[in-house]
Amino acid sequence: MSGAGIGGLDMHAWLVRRLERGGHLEEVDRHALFALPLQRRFVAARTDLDGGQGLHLILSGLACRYETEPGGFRRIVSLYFPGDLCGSGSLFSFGRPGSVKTLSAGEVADISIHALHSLVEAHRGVERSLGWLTLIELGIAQRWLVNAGRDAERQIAHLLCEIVTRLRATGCRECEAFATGIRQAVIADITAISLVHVNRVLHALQDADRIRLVKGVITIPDLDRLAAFADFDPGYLHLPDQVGPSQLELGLLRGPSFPDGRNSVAL
Amino acid sequence: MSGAGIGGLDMHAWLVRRLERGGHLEEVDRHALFALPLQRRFVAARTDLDGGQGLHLILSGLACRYETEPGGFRRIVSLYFPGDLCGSGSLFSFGRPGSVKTLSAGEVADISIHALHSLVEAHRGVERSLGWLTLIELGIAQRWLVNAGRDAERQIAHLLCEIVTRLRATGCRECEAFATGIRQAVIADITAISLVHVNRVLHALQDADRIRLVKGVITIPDLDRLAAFADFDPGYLHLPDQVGPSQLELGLLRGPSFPDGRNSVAL
DNA sequence: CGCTTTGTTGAAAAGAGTCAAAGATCGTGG
DNA sequence: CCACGATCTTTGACTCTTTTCAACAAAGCG
Repeated sequence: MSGAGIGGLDMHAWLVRRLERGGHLEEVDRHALFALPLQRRFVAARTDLDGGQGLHLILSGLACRYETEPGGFRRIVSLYFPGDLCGSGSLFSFGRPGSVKTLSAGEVADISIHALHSLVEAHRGVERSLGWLTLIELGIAQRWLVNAGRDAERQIAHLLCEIVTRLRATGCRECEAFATGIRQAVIADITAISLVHVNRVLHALQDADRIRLVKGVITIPDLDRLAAFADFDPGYLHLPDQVGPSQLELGLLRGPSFPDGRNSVAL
Repeated sequence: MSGAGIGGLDMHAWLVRRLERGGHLEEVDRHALFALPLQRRFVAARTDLDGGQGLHLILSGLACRYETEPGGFRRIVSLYFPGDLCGSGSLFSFGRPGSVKTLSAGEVADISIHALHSLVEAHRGVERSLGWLTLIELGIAQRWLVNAGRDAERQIAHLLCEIVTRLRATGCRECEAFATGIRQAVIADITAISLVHVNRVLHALQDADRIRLVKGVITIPDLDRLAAFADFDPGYLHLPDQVGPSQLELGLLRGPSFPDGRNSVAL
């Protein structure tokens, strides 16, 4: 039961692969990363991840950073997919505002702030890579800002493109994301469009044959077409080379098995 | 003739002060920063700053990062005040999307990517501080995302609070920002609210006695009251301790003098 | 098999965008 | 010193997207 939602790689390898995209990891850095203590655990949907101060590596499932408004509304400001690092982000003296919670059941690997500090102190390349991840998250946030100025249909279409693209890069099947973590309410909380209208817009997108909507599960028959409609250009995500079908066929996609043997959702 | 829009400090001191907020600068780091070659220059309003690849330290005036949409609209995703660093952000292999341009005339100090790389290589504390600046910019972007979900009146009020607060932290008089860099069109491009509606909302805010609007210049009679209305909490800006009246009286606020002797706008 | 969560619909109201045009302001050059 | 042109601001009238309110249907889970 490897429970590897992220492709059969063990979690350290996944961590290395994530940070390596910064392009600056030395062999010693990689070794140190493999030696980093990771606390693996299962988490239910809608659970706050941020009890402590460390970072969390998402192994399977979906998480988000959100803030709760005075009115009680939840505003999601970041999405985290398998392979992403999230947390209070405190390499510095202050934590980040908001909280991190799961959107679906899944697995995470916790990195203690302690271990992280030692690692970073000894390995500059790792610190640099972490900074690079922050820069990417900034790029995404700013892309969302740009997006926020457009009509609901394009905005939601763009979001769907991003989700599918990031999901593909993890090696997971896209449909399952929509089946589990991405409720319409989540789309509403990200885009600040009312839930009712999200629903209507999704149906409009379906009527235009841009997405398919079956029992609440969204599928995208032609990503390029949707991307063209939404002006989606994946450059800002800085993903590694597309995961080819080869990887998709390698049985990478099994969902996590829960300790009790119950087999849960894939994403 | 110092032309110090940012408080009589020379530009190196200003740079150090900025990075120091990360809290990790050693004495050697500071020395290295003072030795960093800074190319000071005057820039007109509406000028692209990003010819090269380096960073720019704003000395006076206002700048922004923006992206141009397919439709031709400009969406501003970041504001830069005196003392802020901006640029392509490339400590890494890729640049940031979008461009940086000035919103008002002012002065900047250019840091070549070359000098920056050497500096950062030799001084970890500096690199860390830069990462910290990125994290702050991320926090601001995400705050803007949260903000984007609220009604226009609160959204604009919140933006005004942020502008005044950041401006005060630079030691500049707030009103002058509104007089020069912050056109209503800028507010529109940040908030994605139509220019016409921005105008109406500003008048509504004035009618509610939350701001004052004289000849297109916005003043805020009571920041606390406006902040309460907008749910503005400056924590996310991570500003240093408030600039006291003492600093405001020290003649810090003279605007830059242009080479031709013409005295330009203060901010 | 009842309960909770999610998805779907309709009708009415409000907020915001668009279009079009007229005042203001400011820098500039004559 | 004044006039001109470019940039900004302000207004009115109209349209339309999006929200809100209020139910109801479906699906998943214990």
